[in-house]
Amino acid sequence: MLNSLKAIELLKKVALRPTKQRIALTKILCQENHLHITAEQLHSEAIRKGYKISLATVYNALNRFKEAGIVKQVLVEPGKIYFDTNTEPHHHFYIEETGELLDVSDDECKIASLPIIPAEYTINQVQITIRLEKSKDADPRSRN
Amino acid sequence: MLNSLKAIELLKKVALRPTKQRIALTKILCQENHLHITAEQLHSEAIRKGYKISLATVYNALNRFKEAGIVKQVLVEPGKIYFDTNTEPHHHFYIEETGELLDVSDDECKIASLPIIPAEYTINQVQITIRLEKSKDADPRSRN
DNA sequence: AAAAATAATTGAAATACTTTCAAATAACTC
DNA sequence: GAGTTATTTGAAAGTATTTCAATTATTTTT
Repeated sequence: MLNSLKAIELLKKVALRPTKQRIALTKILCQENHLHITAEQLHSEAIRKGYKISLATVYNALNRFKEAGIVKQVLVEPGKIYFDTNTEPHHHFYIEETGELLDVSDDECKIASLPIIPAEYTINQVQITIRLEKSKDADPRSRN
Repeated sequence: MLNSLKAIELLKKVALRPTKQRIALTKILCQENHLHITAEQLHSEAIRKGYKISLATVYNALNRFKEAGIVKQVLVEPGKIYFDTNTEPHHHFYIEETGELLDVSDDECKIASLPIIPAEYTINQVQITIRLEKSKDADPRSRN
């Protein structure tokens, strides 16, 4: 969890005006649990905590945060944008049944060989998404 | 390129009624290998070719095709669903500047180590997206 | 510490994409 | 070919996100 001073420091470091709203969002985003969140979820969470902030501002702020590199977008579900506060190179498990998104560290998921990159292009990011589903018969107790 | 008879055969094989509209879409989707297309793009292409078909039908058909396993969804751009006619395991280059999506064969991109899968889950799909950007100074001719 | 300049916030409206609806039509079954 | 079932359709609704113009807040200049 970040206090307000640390949040202001972080925002100034990336050249964003540390407004009340951005400070509030930064504090929520940097508490350890909320690693993957949508704009609506972040807005609800802010309101729940007593901050006065509009949904439009949450969208605006998240887009600035993304440009500044303090959050990343994750696209795993059609028509929904998840924001990830983990900006280190890493990957994801995605559980379709529940919509859950779990981090996989870079170390746990190594690539042996990359393809030849088209001329004049460089790699920006390599994203691995491992889509999971409940095993059909993994647990004997669930059999009939 | 598929002729109508082949398209009907394919649709019947996956237990979908071979309607005029589905046959038309199947022919367009299978005209080249490895096609990446949105519903709107597919609709425009169908209209351009003279088929009479509504956008709603294109959406409905693509969702049935997806369920039947003859196309796959690719999520690389917020708020947009690409459909991929390559249903073999493979990966993608995504060029953000142009929105271009290129196939990477499974052989070209090997994973050395996978993380431990959470209990009671099995892997459904492993998707690797390599996001590319124009090199800053790859080509000497573009220097000043 | 005002004043001036700049940027952010806001609710509302607009946009973009996709799904759903109920009626009409088309495709299958016997 | 009559009856059953699935599909198509335009329109409306739904969902997620962006944009708008006015207000308010923050930073810079004086």
